[in-house]
Amino acid sequence: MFSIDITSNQPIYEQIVQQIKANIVKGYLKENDPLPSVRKLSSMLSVNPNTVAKAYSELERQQIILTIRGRGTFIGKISNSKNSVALNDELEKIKPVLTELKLKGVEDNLIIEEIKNILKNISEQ
Amino acid sequence: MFSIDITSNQPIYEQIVQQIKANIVKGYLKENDPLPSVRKLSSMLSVNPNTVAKAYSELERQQIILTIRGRGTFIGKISNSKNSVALNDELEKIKPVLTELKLKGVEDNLIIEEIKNILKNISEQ
Amino acid sequence: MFSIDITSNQPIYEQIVQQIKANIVKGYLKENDPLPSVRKLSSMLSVNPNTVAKAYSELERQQIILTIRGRGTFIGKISNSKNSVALNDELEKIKPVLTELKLKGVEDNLIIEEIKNILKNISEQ
Amino acid sequence: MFSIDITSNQPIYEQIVQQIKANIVKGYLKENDPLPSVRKLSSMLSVNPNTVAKAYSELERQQIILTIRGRGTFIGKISNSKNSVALNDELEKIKPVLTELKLKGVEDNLIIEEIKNILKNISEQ
DNA sequence: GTGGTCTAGACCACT
DNA sequence: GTGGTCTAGACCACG
Repeated sequence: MFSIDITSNQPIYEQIVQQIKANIVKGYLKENDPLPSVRKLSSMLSVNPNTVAKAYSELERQQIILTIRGRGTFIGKISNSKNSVALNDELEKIKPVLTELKLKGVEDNLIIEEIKNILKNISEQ
Repeated sequence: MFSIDITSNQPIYEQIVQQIKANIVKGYLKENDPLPSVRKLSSMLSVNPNTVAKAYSELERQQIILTIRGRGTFIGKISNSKNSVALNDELEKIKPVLTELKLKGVEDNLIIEEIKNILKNISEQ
Repeated sequence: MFSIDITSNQPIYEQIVQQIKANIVKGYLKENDPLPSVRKLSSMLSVNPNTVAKAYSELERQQIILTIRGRGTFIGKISNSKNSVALNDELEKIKPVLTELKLKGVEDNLIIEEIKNILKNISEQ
Repeated sequence: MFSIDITSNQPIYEQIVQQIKANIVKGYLKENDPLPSVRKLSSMLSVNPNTVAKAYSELERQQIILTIRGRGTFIGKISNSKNSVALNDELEKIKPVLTELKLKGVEDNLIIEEIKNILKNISEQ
Protein backbone atom coordinates (compact mmCIF):
# COMPACT_ATOMS: atom_id res chain seq x y z
CA MET A 1 0.00 0.00 0.00
CA PHE A 2 2.92 2.33 0.61
CA SER A 3 6.18 2.31 -1.25
CA ILE A 4 8.80 4.98 -0.98
CA ASP A 5 11.93 5.62 -2.97
CA ILE A 6 14.72 6.91 -0.79
CA THR A 7 16.86 7.70 -3.84
CA SER A 8 14.26 10.12 -5.19
CA ASN A 9 14.81 13.86 -5.05
CA GLN A 10 11.34 14.15 -3.65
CA PRO A 11 11.40 14.28 0.15
CA ILE A 12 10.25 11.09 1.81
CA TYR A 13 7.65 12.90 3.86
CA GLU A 14 6.13 14.28 0.66
CA GLN A 15 6.05 10.86 -0.91
CA ILE A 16 4.08 9.66 2.09
CA VAL A 17 1.73 12.62 1.86
CA GLN A 18 1.04 11.95 -1.80
CA GLN A 19 0.57 8.24 -1.42
CA ILE A 20 -1.98 8.76 1.29
CA LYS A 21 -3.80 11.27 -0.90
CA ALA A 22 -3.67 8.81 -3.80
CA ASN A 23 -5.12 6.07 -1.60
CA ILE A 24 -7.97 8.34 -0.63
CA VAL A 25 -8.73 9.20 -4.25
CA LYS A 26 -8.63 5.52 -5.20
CA GLY A 27 -11.04 4.72 -2.40
CA TYR A 28 -8.65 2.51 -0.46
CA LEU A 29 -8.88 4.95 2.42
CA LYS A 30 -12.25 6.40 3.41
CA GLU A 31 -13.58 8.85 5.95
CA ASN A 32 -12.78 7.86 9.53
CA ASP A 33 -10.45 5.05 8.48
CA PRO A 34 -7.48 4.86 10.82
CA LEU A 35 -4.00 5.39 9.50
CA PRO A 36 -1.15 3.27 10.78
CA SER A 37 0.46 4.74 13.86
CA VAL A 38 3.54 6.87 13.36
CA ARG A 39 5.75 4.17 14.82
CA LYS A 40 4.15 1.36 12.84
CA LEU A 41 4.29 3.11 9.49
CA SER A 42 7.84 4.23 10.15
CA SER A 43 8.93 0.66 10.73
CA MET A 44 6.88 -0.55 7.74
CA LEU A 45 8.72 1.91 5.51
CA SER A 46 12.07 1.58 7.28
CA VAL A 47 11.99 5.28 7.86
CA ASN A 48 12.50 7.46 10.90
CA PRO A 49 9.34 8.10 12.96
CA ASN A 50 9.96 11.84 12.69
CA THR A 51 9.65 11.62 8.94
CA VAL A 52 6.26 9.96 9.16
CA ALA A 53 5.20 12.43 11.83
CA LYS A 54 6.11 15.28 9.50
CA ALA A 55 3.98 13.76 6.74
CA TYR A 56 1.04 13.31 9.09
CA SER A 57 1.29 16.82 10.46
CA GLU A 58 1.36 18.20 6.93
CA LEU A 59 -1.77 16.21 6.06
CA GLU A 60 -3.41 17.44 9.23
CA ARG A 61 -2.56 21.02 8.34
CA GLN A 62 -4.34 20.45 5.03
CA GLN A 63 -7.28 19.04 6.96
CA ILE A 64 -7.10 15.74 5.14
CA ILE A 65 -6.48 13.71 8.26
CA LEU A 66 -7.14 14.45 11.91
CA THR A 67 -5.46 13.38 15.10
CA ILE A 68 -7.28 12.26 18.21
CA ARG A 69 -5.11 12.43 21.27
CA GLY A 70 -3.96 9.14 22.61
CA ARG A 71 -5.95 7.27 19.99
CA GLY A 72 -4.36 7.80 16.66
CA THR A 73 -4.77 9.40 13.28
CA PHE A 74 -7.77 9.14 10.99
CA ILE A 75 -8.97 10.19 7.56
CA GLY A 76 -11.09 13.33 7.89
CA LYS A 77 -14.07 14.57 5.93
CA ILE A 78 -13.42 14.92 2.25
CA SER A 79 -14.54 18.44 1.42
CA ASN A 80 -14.86 19.54 -2.16
CA SER A 81 -15.02 23.23 -1.55
CA LYS A 82 -13.23 26.11 -3.25
CA ASN A 83 -12.86 24.13 -6.48
CA SER A 84 -12.42 26.83 -9.04
CA VAL A 85 -10.02 28.73 -6.83
CA ALA A 86 -7.72 25.77 -6.44
CA LEU A 87 -7.95 24.67 -10.05
CA ASN A 88 -5.89 27.42 -11.61
CA ASP A 89 -3.34 27.60 -8.84
CA GLU A 90 -2.69 23.87 -9.00
CA LEU A 91 -2.57 23.71 -12.77
CA GLU A 92 0.04 26.47 -12.90
CA LYS A 93 2.39 23.86 -11.49
CA ILE A 94 2.21 21.64 -14.55
CA LYS A 95 3.04 24.41 -17.02
CA PRO A 96 6.77 23.61 -17.03
CA VAL A 97 6.06 19.98 -17.87
CA LEU A 98 3.79 20.92 -20.73
CA THR A 99 6.33 23.44 -22.00
CA GLU A 100 8.96 20.73 -21.93
CA LEU A 101 6.81 18.42 -24.02
CA LYS A 102 5.98 21.09 -26.59
CA LEU A 103 9.68 21.86 -26.84
CA LYS A 104 10.20 18.25 -27.83
CA GLY A 105 7.55 18.61 -30.49
CA VAL A 106 4.84 16.51 -28.89
CA GLU A 107 1.39 17.29 -30.33
CA ASP A 108 -1.29 18.79 -28.09
CA ASN A 109 -3.69 15.98 -28.93
CA LEU A 110 -1.22 13.37 -27.81
CA ILE A 111 -0.67 15.18 -24.52
CA ILE A 112 -4.40 15.43 -23.86
CA GLU A 113 -4.88 11.74 -24.65
CA GLU A 114 -2.20 10.75 -22.19
CA ILE A 115 -3.53 13.00 -19.46
CA LYS A 116 -6.95 11.40 -19.88
CA ASN A 117 -5.31 8.03 -19.35
CA ILE A 118 -3.56 9.24 -16.24
CA LEU A 119 -6.82 10.60 -14.85
CA LYS A 120 -8.46 7.21 -15.37
CA ASN A 121 -5.50 5.53 -13.82
CA ILE A 122 -5.66 7.71 -10.71
CA SER A 123 -9.28 6.82 -10.04
CA GLU A 124 -9.21 3.15 -10.82
CA GLN A 125 -9.47 0.79 -7.93
CA MET B 1 11.28 38.57 -21.15
CA PHE B 2 12.66 37.09 -17.95
CA SER B 3 11.10 37.41 -14.57
CA ILE B 4 12.31 35.47 -11.60
CA ASP B 5 10.88 35.15 -8.13
CA ILE B 6 13.58 34.85 -5.53
CA THR B 7 11.02 33.95 -2.86
CA SER B 8 9.84 30.90 -4.78
CA ASN B 9 10.72 27.40 -3.64
CA GLN B 10 11.79 26.67 -7.17
CA PRO B 11 15.54 27.15 -7.60
CA ILE B 12 16.41 30.30 -9.47
CA TYR B 13 18.54 28.43 -11.98
CA GLU B 14 15.56 26.23 -12.81
CA GLN B 15 13.35 29.26 -13.29
CA ILE B 16 15.86 30.56 -15.82
CA VAL B 17 16.01 27.20 -17.58
CA GLN B 18 12.25 27.05 -17.87
CA GLN B 19 11.83 30.60 -19.04
CA ILE B 20 14.34 30.09 -21.82
CA LYS B 21 12.52 26.93 -22.83
CA ALA B 22 9.22 28.79 -22.76
CA ASN B 23 10.66 31.51 -24.97
CA ILE B 24 11.76 28.90 -27.47
CA VAL B 25 8.33 27.28 -27.55
CA LYS B 26 6.67 30.66 -27.99
CA GLY B 27 9.01 31.43 -30.87
CA TYR B 28 10.70 34.40 -29.21
CA LEU B 29 13.97 32.50 -29.40
CA LYS B 30 14.87 30.57 -32.56
CA GLU B 31 17.67 28.34 -33.73
CA ASN B 32 21.05 30.11 -33.65
CA ASP B 33 19.73 33.11 -31.76
CA PRO B 34 22.31 34.36 -29.26
CA LEU B 35 21.59 34.32 -25.56
CA PRO B 36 22.77 37.13 -23.30
CA SER B 37 26.16 36.50 -21.72
CA VAL B 38 26.25 35.04 -18.25
CA ARG B 39 27.43 38.34 -16.83
CA LYS B 40 24.82 40.36 -18.66
CA LEU B 41 21.89 38.13 -17.78
CA SER B 42 23.02 37.91 -14.20
CA SER B 43 23.01 41.67 -13.87
CA MET B 44 19.70 41.92 -15.73
CA LEU B 45 18.14 39.56 -13.21
CA SER B 46 20.09 40.82 -10.18
CA VAL B 47 21.23 37.31 -9.62
CA ASN B 48 24.56 35.67 -8.87
CA PRO B 49 26.51 34.88 -12.07
CA ASN B 50 27.04 31.35 -10.78
CA THR B 51 23.29 30.88 -10.88
CA VAL B 52 23.00 31.90 -14.53
CA ALA B 53 26.01 29.75 -15.38
CA LYS B 54 24.33 26.80 -13.74
CA ALA B 55 21.18 27.39 -15.80
CA TYR B 56 23.18 27.60 -19.03
CA SER B 57 25.16 24.47 -18.28
CA GLU B 58 21.92 22.62 -17.55
CA LEU B 59 20.49 23.77 -20.88
CA GLU B 60 23.67 22.74 -22.62
CA ARG B 61 23.51 19.32 -20.98
CA GLN B 62 20.03 18.99 -22.44
CA GLN B 63 21.43 20.07 -25.82
CA ILE B 64 19.03 22.96 -26.04
CA ILE B 65 21.74 25.61 -26.23
CA LEU B 66 25.40 25.40 -27.18
CA THR B 67 28.39 27.44 -26.25
CA ILE B 68 30.99 28.48 -28.78
CA ARG B 69 34.29 29.56 -27.27
CA GLY B 70 34.93 33.23 -27.66
CA ARG B 71 31.64 33.83 -29.43
CA GLY B 72 28.95 33.19 -26.86
CA THR B 73 25.95 30.99 -26.26
CA PHE B 74 23.29 30.15 -28.83
CA ILE B 75 20.04 28.29 -29.23
CA GLY B 76 20.74 24.88 -30.74
CA LYS B 77 18.73 22.73 -33.13
CA ILE B 78 15.25 21.95 -31.97
CA SER B 79 14.98 18.19 -32.17
CA ASN B 80 11.69 16.41 -31.84
CA SER B 81 13.05 12.97 -31.18
CA LYS B 82 12.25 10.39 -28.51
CA ASN B 83 8.68 11.65 -28.24
CA SER B 84 6.79 8.71 -26.86
CA VAL B 85 9.57 7.83 -24.45
CA ALA B 86 9.69 11.31 -23.01
CA LEU B 87 5.93 11.68 -22.91
CA ASN B 88 5.26 9.17 -20.17
CA ASP B 89 8.27 10.10 -18.08
CA GLU B 90 7.36 13.76 -18.13
CA LEU B 91 3.69 13.22 -17.48
CA GLU B 92 4.45 11.13 -14.41
CA LYS B 93 5.48 14.40 -12.83
CA ILE B 94 2.01 15.89 -13.00
CA LYS B 95 0.33 12.96 -11.30
CA PRO B 96 0.53 14.53 -7.83
CA VAL B 97 -1.15 17.69 -9.12
CA LEU B 98 -3.95 15.73 -10.74
CA THR B 99 -4.37 13.62 -7.60
CA GLU B 100 -4.64 16.80 -5.57
CA LEU B 101 -7.39 18.12 -7.82
CA LYS B 102 -9.36 14.89 -7.76
CA LEU B 103 -9.07 14.88 -3.98
CA LYS B 104 -10.77 18.27 -4.03
CA GLY B 105 -13.54 16.86 -6.17
CA VAL B 106 -12.73 18.62 -9.42
CA GLU B 107 -14.30 16.87 -12.43
CA ASP B 108 -12.06 15.27 -15.06
CA ASN B 109 -13.73 17.27 -17.82
CA LEU B 110 -12.96 20.51 -16.06
CA ILE B 111 -9.34 19.54 -15.66
CA ILE B 112 -8.99 18.60 -19.35
CA GLU B 113 -10.62 21.87 -20.39
CA GLU B 114 -8.19 23.89 -18.33
CA ILE B 115 -5.18 21.96 -19.59
CA LYS B 116 -6.26 22.67 -23.16
CA ASN B 117 -6.33 26.36 -22.30
CA ILE B 118 -2.86 26.17 -20.82
CA LEU B 119 -1.55 24.42 -23.91
CA LYS B 120 -2.96 27.20 -26.09
CA ASN B 121 -1.52 29.77 -23.75
CA ILE B 122 1.94 28.25 -23.93
CA SER B 123 2.05 28.41 -27.72
CA GLU B 124 0.55 31.82 -28.23
CA GLN B 125 2.89 34.57 -29.19
CA MET C 1 -24.75 20.74 29.26
CA PHE C 2 -21.45 19.17 28.28
CA SER C 3 -20.04 18.95 24.82
CA ILE C 4 -16.50 17.83 24.12
CA ASP C 5 -14.52 17.80 20.93
CA ILE C 6 -12.19 14.82 20.78
CA THR C 7 -10.46 16.26 17.71
CA SER C 8 -9.44 19.42 19.55
CA ASN C 9 -5.86 20.00 20.58
CA GLN C 10 -7.12 20.84 24.01
CA PRO C 11 -7.00 17.81 26.32
CA ILE C 12 -10.39 16.30 26.96
CA TYR C 13 -9.95 16.49 30.72
CA GLU C 14 -9.31 20.23 30.41
CA GLN C 15 -12.42 20.67 28.31
CA ILE C 16 -14.42 19.00 31.08
CA VAL C 17 -12.78 21.18 33.72
CA GLN C 18 -13.61 24.32 31.80
CA GLN C 19 -17.15 23.37 31.04
CA ILE C 20 -17.86 22.68 34.69
CA LYS C 21 -16.35 26.04 35.57
CA ALA C 22 -18.44 27.71 32.88
CA ASN C 23 -21.58 26.08 34.27
CA ILE C 24 -20.75 27.43 37.71
CA VAL C 25 -20.23 30.94 36.38
CA LYS C 26 -23.50 30.77 34.45
CA GLY C 27 -25.29 29.64 37.58
CA TYR C 28 -26.31 26.23 36.25
CA LEU C 29 -24.25 24.65 38.99
CA LYS C 30 -24.40 26.04 42.52
CA GLU C 31 -22.78 25.35 45.84
CA ASN C 32 -23.45 21.81 47.08
CA ASP C 33 -24.95 20.69 43.76
CA PRO C 34 -23.95 17.10 42.99
CA LEU C 35 -21.90 16.30 39.93
CA PRO C 36 -22.53 13.16 37.90
CA SER C 37 -20.44 10.20 38.99
CA VAL C 38 -17.25 9.53 37.11
CA ARG C 39 -18.75 6.47 35.49
CA LYS C 40 -21.95 8.25 34.53
CA LEU C 41 -20.28 11.31 33.06
CA SER C 42 -17.75 9.18 31.21
CA SER C 43 -20.53 7.23 29.52
CA MET C 44 -22.49 10.44 28.85
CA LEU C 45 -19.47 11.86 27.05
CA SER C 46 -18.29 8.57 25.51
CA VAL C 47 -14.99 9.14 27.15
CA ASN C 48 -12.60 7.02 29.17
CA PRO C 49 -13.46 7.08 32.90
CA ASN C 50 -9.82 7.90 33.64
CA THR C 51 -10.26 11.12 31.70
CA VAL C 52 -13.24 12.22 33.78
CA ALA C 53 -11.45 11.20 36.96
CA LYS C 54 -8.51 13.35 35.94
CA ALA C 55 -10.81 16.32 35.36
CA TYR C 56 -12.48 15.86 38.76
CA SER C 57 -9.18 15.54 40.58
CA GLU C 58 -7.95 18.70 38.90
CA LEU C 59 -11.10 20.54 40.01
CA GLU C 60 -10.66 19.16 43.49
CA ARG C 61 -7.07 20.34 43.55
CA GLN C 62 -8.36 23.82 42.71
CA GLN C 63 -10.89 23.45 45.55
CA ILE C 64 -13.79 24.02 43.19
CA ILE C 65 -15.41 20.67 43.86
CA LEU C 66 -15.08 18.23 46.73
CA THR C 67 -15.51 14.51 47.00
CA ILE C 68 -17.28 12.90 49.93
CA ARG C 69 -16.59 9.21 50.29
CA GLY C 70 -19.54 7.05 49.52
CA ARG C 71 -21.70 10.05 48.68
CA GLY C 72 -20.26 11.50 45.52
CA THR C 73 -18.81 14.72 44.21
CA PHE C 74 -20.19 18.19 44.88
CA ILE C 75 -19.64 21.81 44.01
CA GLY C 76 -17.69 23.49 46.82
CA LYS C 77 -17.81 26.98 48.21
CA ILE C 78 -17.21 29.70 45.65
CA SER C 79 -14.44 31.81 47.10
CA ASN C 80 -13.53 35.15 45.61
CA SER C 81 -10.18 35.54 47.24
CA LYS C 82 -6.73 36.39 45.84
CA ASN C 83 -8.28 38.52 43.11
CA SER C 84 -5.55 40.90 42.16
CA VAL C 85 -2.90 38.22 42.34
CA ALA C 86 -4.77 35.92 40.02
CA LEU C 87 -5.77 38.67 37.63
CA ASN C 88 -2.35 39.37 36.23
CA ASP C 89 -1.26 35.76 36.12
CA GLU C 90 -4.34 34.73 34.22
CA LEU C 91 -4.30 37.66 31.85
CA GLU C 92 -0.71 36.89 30.86
CA LYS C 93 -2.15 33.91 29.06
CA ILE C 94 -4.13 35.99 26.60
CA LYS C 95 -1.17 38.09 25.54
CA PRO C 96 -0.35 35.87 22.55
CA VAL C 97 -3.92 36.14 21.30
CA LEU C 98 -3.89 39.93 21.58
CA THR C 99 -0.50 40.07 19.88
CA GLU C 100 -1.87 37.97 17.04
CA LEU C 101 -4.79 40.35 16.58
CA LYS C 102 -2.59 43.46 16.62
CA LEU C 103 -0.34 41.78 14.06
CA LYS C 104 -3.38 41.50 11.83
CA GLY C 105 -4.07 45.18 12.29
CA VAL C 106 -7.18 44.93 14.44
CA GLU C 107 -7.87 48.15 16.36
CA ASP C 108 -7.69 48.16 20.17
CA ASN C 109 -11.21 49.55 20.42
CA LEU C 110 -12.58 46.73 18.37
CA ILE C 111 -10.84 44.18 20.56
CA ILE C 112 -12.18 45.76 23.75
CA GLU C 113 -15.70 45.86 22.32
CA GLU C 114 -15.59 42.18 21.49
CA ILE C 115 -14.19 41.21 24.86
CA LYS C 116 -17.03 43.08 26.53
CA ASN C 117 -19.45 41.01 24.47
CA ILE C 118 -17.74 37.80 25.48
CA LEU C 119 -17.90 38.78 29.15
CA LYS C 120 -21.64 39.38 28.85
CA ASN C 121 -22.01 36.12 27.02
CA ILE C 122 -20.21 34.19 29.73
CA SER C 123 -22.51 35.46 32.48
CA GLU C 124 -25.81 35.21 30.70
CA GLN C 125 -28.03 32.35 31.71
CA MET D 1 15.51 40.39 22.20
CA PHE D 2 14.64 36.72 22.56
CA SER D 3 14.25 34.87 25.79
CA ILE D 4 12.87 31.39 26.11
CA ASP D 5 11.82 29.39 29.11
CA ILE D 6 12.65 25.74 28.68
CA THR D 7 10.69 24.83 31.80
CA SER D 8 7.47 26.22 30.35
CA ASN D 9 4.74 23.89 29.12
CA GLN D 10 4.61 25.96 25.99
CA PRO D 11 6.74 24.41 23.24
CA ILE D 12 9.98 26.25 22.60
CA TYR D 13 9.23 26.63 18.91
CA GLU D 14 5.97 28.36 19.79
CA GLN D 15 7.71 30.69 22.19
CA ILE D 16 10.01 31.68 19.35
CA VAL D 17 7.06 32.17 17.01
CA GLN D 18 5.31 34.42 19.49
CA GLN D 19 8.34 36.46 20.38
CA ILE D 20 9.00 37.20 16.74
CA LYS D 21 5.39 38.22 16.29
CA ALA D 22 5.64 40.42 19.39
CA ASN D 23 8.78 42.06 18.02
CA ILE D 24 6.98 42.84 14.78
CA VAL D 25 4.03 44.38 16.62
CA LYS D 26 6.38 46.44 18.76
CA GLY D 27 8.15 47.67 15.66
CA TYR D 28 11.51 46.14 16.50
CA LEU D 29 11.24 44.06 13.38
CA LYS D 30 10.02 45.62 10.16
CA GLU D 31 9.30 44.51 6.63
CA ASN D 32 12.33 43.00 4.90
CA ASP D 33 14.38 42.93 8.08
CA PRO D 34 16.55 39.83 8.20
CA LEU D 35 16.05 37.32 10.98
CA PRO D 36 19.05 35.63 12.54
CA SER D 37 20.02 32.45 10.71
CA VAL D 38 18.69 29.19 12.06
CA ARG D 39 22.12 28.22 13.34
CA LYS D 40 22.81 31.60 14.88
CA LEU D 41 19.51 31.90 16.69
CA SER D 42 19.75 28.30 17.86
CA SER D 43 23.11 28.99 19.47
CA MET D 44 21.90 32.32 20.86
CA LEU D 45 19.04 30.52 22.59
CA SER D 46 21.01 27.36 23.40
CA VAL D 47 18.42 25.42 21.53
CA ASN D 48 18.61 22.80 18.82
CA PRO D 49 18.68 24.17 15.25
CA ASN D 50 15.70 21.97 14.37
CA THR D 51 13.61 23.75 16.95
CA VAL D 52 14.36 27.14 15.45
CA ALA D 53 13.76 25.75 11.97
CA LYS D 54 10.36 24.53 13.09
CA ALA D 55 9.50 27.99 14.40
CA TYR D 56 10.63 29.63 11.17
CA SER D 57 8.73 27.20 8.97
CA GLU D 58 5.60 27.82 11.02
CA LEU D 59 6.00 31.57 10.58
CA GLU D 60 6.55 31.08 6.89
CA ARG D 61 3.39 28.99 6.65
CA GLN D 62 1.55 31.92 8.21
CA GLN D 63 3.19 34.20 5.65
CA ILE D 64 4.74 36.35 8.32
CA ILE D 65 8.29 35.68 7.23
CA LEU D 66 9.72 34.45 3.95
CA THR D 67 12.75 32.44 3.05
CA ILE D 68 15.08 33.24 0.19
CA ARG D 69 17.18 30.29 -0.83
CA GLY D 70 20.78 30.49 0.16
CA ARG D 71 20.30 33.96 1.60
CA GLY D 72 18.27 33.69 4.72
CA THR D 73 14.96 34.52 6.30
CA PHE D 74 13.20 37.88 6.27
CA ILE D 75 10.12 39.62 7.63
CA GLY D 76 7.43 39.63 4.97
CA LYS D 77 4.69 42.11 4.17
CA ILE D 78 2.39 42.82 7.06
CA SER D 79 -1.10 42.33 5.66
CA ASN D 80 -4.10 43.42 7.66
CA SER D 81 -6.70 41.48 5.74
CA LYS D 82 -9.63 39.34 6.91
CA ASN D 83 -9.86 41.25 10.19
CA SER D 84 -13.39 40.55 11.27
CA VAL D 85 -13.09 36.90 10.34
CA ALA D 86 -10.05 36.39 12.49
CA LEU D 87 -11.33 38.47 15.39
CA ASN D 88 -13.98 36.10 16.64
CA ASP D 89 -11.98 32.95 16.06
CA GLU D 90 -9.04 34.32 17.97
CA LEU D 91 -11.08 35.73 20.81
CA GLU D 92 -12.77 32.39 21.36
CA LYS D 93 -9.44 31.25 22.72
CA ILE D 94 -9.50 33.64 25.66
CA LYS D 95 -12.94 32.57 26.85
CA PRO D 96 -11.55 30.02 29.32
CA VAL D 97 -9.33 32.66 30.90
CA LEU D 98 -12.21 35.08 31.30
CA THR D 99 -14.40 32.32 32.72
CA GLU D 100 -11.69 31.51 35.23
CA LEU D 101 -11.54 35.12 36.36
CA LYS D 102 -15.29 35.44 36.70
CA LEU D 103 -15.30 32.23 38.74
CA LYS D 104 -12.93 33.96 41.11
CA GLY D 105 -15.30 36.87 41.35
CA VAL D 106 -13.27 39.45 39.45
CA GLU D 107 -15.42 42.33 38.19
CA ASP D 108 -15.85 42.87 34.46
CA ASN D 109 -14.64 46.46 34.72
CA LEU D 110 -11.44 45.35 36.36
CA ILE D 111 -10.81 42.80 33.61
CA ILE D 112 -11.39 45.37 30.88
CA GLU D 113 -9.05 47.83 32.58
CA GLU D 114 -6.29 45.26 32.75
CA ILE D 115 -6.74 44.19 29.14
CA LYS D 116 -6.42 47.83 28.08
CA ASN D 117 -3.13 47.97 29.94
CA ILE D 118 -1.91 44.81 28.24
CA LEU D 119 -2.83 46.21 24.84
CA LYS D 120 -0.82 49.35 25.56
CA ASN D 121 2.03 47.22 26.81
CA ILE D 122 2.09 45.13 23.64
CA SER D 123 2.43 48.16 21.39
CA GLU D 124 4.87 50.17 23.40
CA GLN D 125 8.37 50.39 22.06
C1' DG E 1 26.95 30.63 4.33
C1' DT E 2 21.78 29.49 4.01
C1' DG E 3 17.59 26.58 4.94
C1' DG E 4 15.60 21.71 4.05
C1' DT E 5 15.63 17.02 5.12
C1' DC E 6 16.70 12.98 7.62
C1' DT E 7 18.31 9.69 11.33
C1' DA E 8 18.59 7.95 16.05
C1' DG E 9 16.90 8.13 20.16
C1' DA E 10 14.69 10.41 24.09
C1' DC E 11 10.94 12.32 27.19
C1' DC E 12 6.29 13.93 27.78
C1' DA E 13 1.11 14.33 28.17
C1' DC E 14 -2.90 12.12 27.00
C1' DT E 15 -6.21 8.12 26.59
C1' DG F 1 -0.52 2.55 23.33
C1' DT F 2 -0.81 7.33 20.82
C1' DG F 3 1.19 11.71 18.77
C1' DG F 4 4.06 16.02 20.08
C1' DT F 5 8.37 17.88 21.13
C1' DC F 6 13.22 18.07 21.53
C1' DT F 7 18.31 17.02 21.13
C1' DA F 8 22.51 15.83 18.61
C1' DG F 9 24.42 15.48 14.61
C1' DA F 10 24.53 14.65 9.61
C1' DC F 11 24.10 15.45 4.44
C1' DC F 12 22.27 18.07 0.64
C1' DA F 13 21.07 21.76 -2.83
C1' DC F 14 21.35 26.46 -3.45
C1' DG F 15 23.63 30.99 -4.04
